[in-house]
Amino acid sequence: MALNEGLTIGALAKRTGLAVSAIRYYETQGLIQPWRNAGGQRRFARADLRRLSFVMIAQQFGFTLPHIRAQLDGLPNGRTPTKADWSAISIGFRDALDARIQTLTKLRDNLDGCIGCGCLSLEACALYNPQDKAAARGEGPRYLMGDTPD
Amino acid sequence: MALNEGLTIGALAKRTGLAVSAIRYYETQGLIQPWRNAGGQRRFARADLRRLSFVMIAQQFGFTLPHIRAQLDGLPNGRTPTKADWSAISIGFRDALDARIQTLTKLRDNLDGCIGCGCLSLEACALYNPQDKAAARGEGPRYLMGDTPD
DNA sequence: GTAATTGCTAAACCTAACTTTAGGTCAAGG
DNA sequence: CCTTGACCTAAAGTTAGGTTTAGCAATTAC
Repeated sequence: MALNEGLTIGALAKRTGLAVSAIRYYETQGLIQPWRNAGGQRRFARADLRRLSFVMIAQQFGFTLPHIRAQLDGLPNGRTPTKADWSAISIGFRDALDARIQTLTKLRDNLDGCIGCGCLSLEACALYNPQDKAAARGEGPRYLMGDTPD
Repeated sequence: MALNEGLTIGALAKRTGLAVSAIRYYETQGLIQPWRNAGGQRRFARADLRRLSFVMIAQQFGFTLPHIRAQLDGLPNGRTPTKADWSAISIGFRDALDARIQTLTKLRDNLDGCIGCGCLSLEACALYNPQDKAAARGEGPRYLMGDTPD
């Protein structure tokens, strides 16, 4: 195999642990942009290893692929990203993660107050908190114990 | 409307904020078991309000419906659950929630160590931690920066 | 008594993030 | 040269947690 000709999709899969099909899918989602060799096969830059690492970490943190793509779009185009570039976009993780931890902690503390009473009721129960719910993924209008807020 | 004949699905929907279709879906998943009136329409016990509240809270906490069902199966069958019954099964929440908070906190702390270096590399980067990854939903074999562990 | 509302079922559709399948092409080793 | 393994595309399938649609029955309101 010639050097400097890029990684094959199989090599990339082996080294990241991702499935080949997942990598192809990520390409359709704009997360990576391999070029093609003479025979039409994908070839990847070594920097794509780091790019996929970023995707994998971001997924652990609960980001969606479009969101991850948006963060990756913050990288310099043209030149290969430096460590500083990666550090810069990693800071967004830190904030999002912090917010999620806070939400869950609040939820847990409310639950602590509720375990003793067994109420699960809007009037008495701190678990009903629209703000936290919104942050925790609640979307539609949902009320606890039938206490509609009108 | 006659009393003591149970709630209609529409009433239950209005009081919980859930969509009628969601309630019917929950029935197919075994989360509630309404009876039918003479005309074949669903009728729900008032205790189902609390049951659905439990489902909604558990979902905020990230439990799947089968998992929630398993927890609900811990309630006494035959009699209407008491506050003590609800408290008892709520303790499972507390533990699961605690575990998730710990995982995220570890992840965040590791990230803090990484922001400065921008490495995202298995050798140097604390973000690679199989145990945490498993707990955080990682499933397949995925490695960071192409460092396969063999 | 009749019209409007609510409820019923079955089946199709939806999103995210992929995987699988089918049918064919490319590349590397002997 | 030719076989084998890796790769290609397009389309369909998968899972979770529902929603939507179509066509029809039961209830409720007036």
